[in-house]
Amino acid sequence: MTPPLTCTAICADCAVRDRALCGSLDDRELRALNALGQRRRVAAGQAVAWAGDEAILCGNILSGTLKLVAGPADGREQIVGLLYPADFFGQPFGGQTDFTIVALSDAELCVFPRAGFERVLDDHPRMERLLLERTAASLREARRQMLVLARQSAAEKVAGFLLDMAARAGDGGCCAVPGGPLTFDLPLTRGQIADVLGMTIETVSRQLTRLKNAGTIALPGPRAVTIRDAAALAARAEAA
Amino acid sequence: MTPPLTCTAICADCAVRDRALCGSLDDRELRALNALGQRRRVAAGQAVAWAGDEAILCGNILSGTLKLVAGPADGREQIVGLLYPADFFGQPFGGQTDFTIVALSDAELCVFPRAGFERVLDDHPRMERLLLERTAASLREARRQMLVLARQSAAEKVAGFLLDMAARAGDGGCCAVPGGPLTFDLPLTRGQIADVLGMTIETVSRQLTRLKNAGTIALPGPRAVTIRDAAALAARAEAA
DNA sequence: CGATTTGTTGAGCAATGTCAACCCGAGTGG
DNA sequence: CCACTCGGGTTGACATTGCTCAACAAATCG
Repeated sequence: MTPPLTCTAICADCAVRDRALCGSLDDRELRALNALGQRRRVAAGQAVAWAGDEAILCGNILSGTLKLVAGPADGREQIVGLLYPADFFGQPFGGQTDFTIVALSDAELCVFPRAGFERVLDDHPRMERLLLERTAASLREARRQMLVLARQSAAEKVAGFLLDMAARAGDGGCCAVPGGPLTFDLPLTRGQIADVLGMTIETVSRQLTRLKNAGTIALPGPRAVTIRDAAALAARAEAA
Repeated sequence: MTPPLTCTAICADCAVRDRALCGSLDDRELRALNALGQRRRVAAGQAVAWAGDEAILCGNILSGTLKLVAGPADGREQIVGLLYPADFFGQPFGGQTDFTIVALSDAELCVFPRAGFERVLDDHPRMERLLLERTAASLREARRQMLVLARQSAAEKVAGFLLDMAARAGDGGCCAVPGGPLTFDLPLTRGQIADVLGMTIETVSRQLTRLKNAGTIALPGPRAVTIRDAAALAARAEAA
């Protein structure tokens, strides 16, 4: 067949082709990437990169959920970011990896050696532009989260978190009636939610129970959540 | 005189010429910027940009200190970043300003209209690369701060903050004996420190008093701090 | 069916926020 | 020159939130 077909073989069946960084590349650019990219599966709990190690890889998430974790010496850990399909990870032009990346579920990645990826960026300003915009968006999000971590009460944090997760699940689209009850599975355990929100497992659990008792949500299973009253949830997310 | 001289007139006496984004530009690039740039003075307390407004300006800090503040409806506010001389602010390719920028002291800026600055970036990939690296560094810093805000105790936060400020002041270089006592002025009031660290004025004040009573620091004036025992301070910054 | 992980619930406590009083220094105006 | 005010800072008493420790329930997995 024609070269483009061969070259885009990996990307052809890419689940996130239109949403990932690569999405807005033309065929020529895609070809450059394709020569470098490699599929990789990681099991839940497996680390993709370790904080402090030389940053030699970067890439896109194809499926699954991963966490970016800032962990000091002792047991305490803080999840400083979550990676979903179509998200980019790694640090082009960075030296050492800053945060350990661990798969929360089985996941599939499209990885590139950093050096090669940097050369692609050198040659493809549009791609670098997209990366800049994504980085800026991540920065925005991180700063928003600083406000949440530092100033919100446990109730606000949990309510806000559920709304975020609902919005994300809603994208995948199974809300019967807009405004009506929406059910979805959390990709995180209680402990991981606690690590994201800067609280303890127990407090997360208690807040969820409170919301359940108030009729705002239902908890059909350990991982499943039903939003019964999105307005009430939003009110809780803002309340002082 | 020759064109370059005229064109670099603004930059010629720029206090942060070598450290700012522009620092690594060649004459031609500098010329492009110079045509756009404009000096601007802001008084302490004055806002430079408002969250939610269209982002029409960006630029460099020449002197002074500014805060990036995430403020929800009620009184609570969180400083999500500080801007020092040579730092870049603004959001090329962004839509709305995300965080209000307020001068903490009288400050001097070098501002560019966003649209024009974006065109400069279009034409000068090296500059865009630098901006990308700076944005990535800011992201790194914001995520580090998430760990601080979410997981550190009041004592750790204050000790760590003092070390950060000392390092910054040390750059400006007045430490007699390395490891010996270092005295400097905080650019922030207690209230602003509290806003950075996600605590209250009272708690900041109490922690400072504790450190003073322990002989770890001295407080010669309301704004002045002397680090008497950097090792002890570092220990506090890490301790559980 | 045990073992292990995850989640829930309760009781007590410690850290930190809240409220309030007070101090100090810098302006300001009489 | 002095009294006043105002913003910033300190300190104390008290309330509250959320963490710690502990027990138990539920789900998952071999």
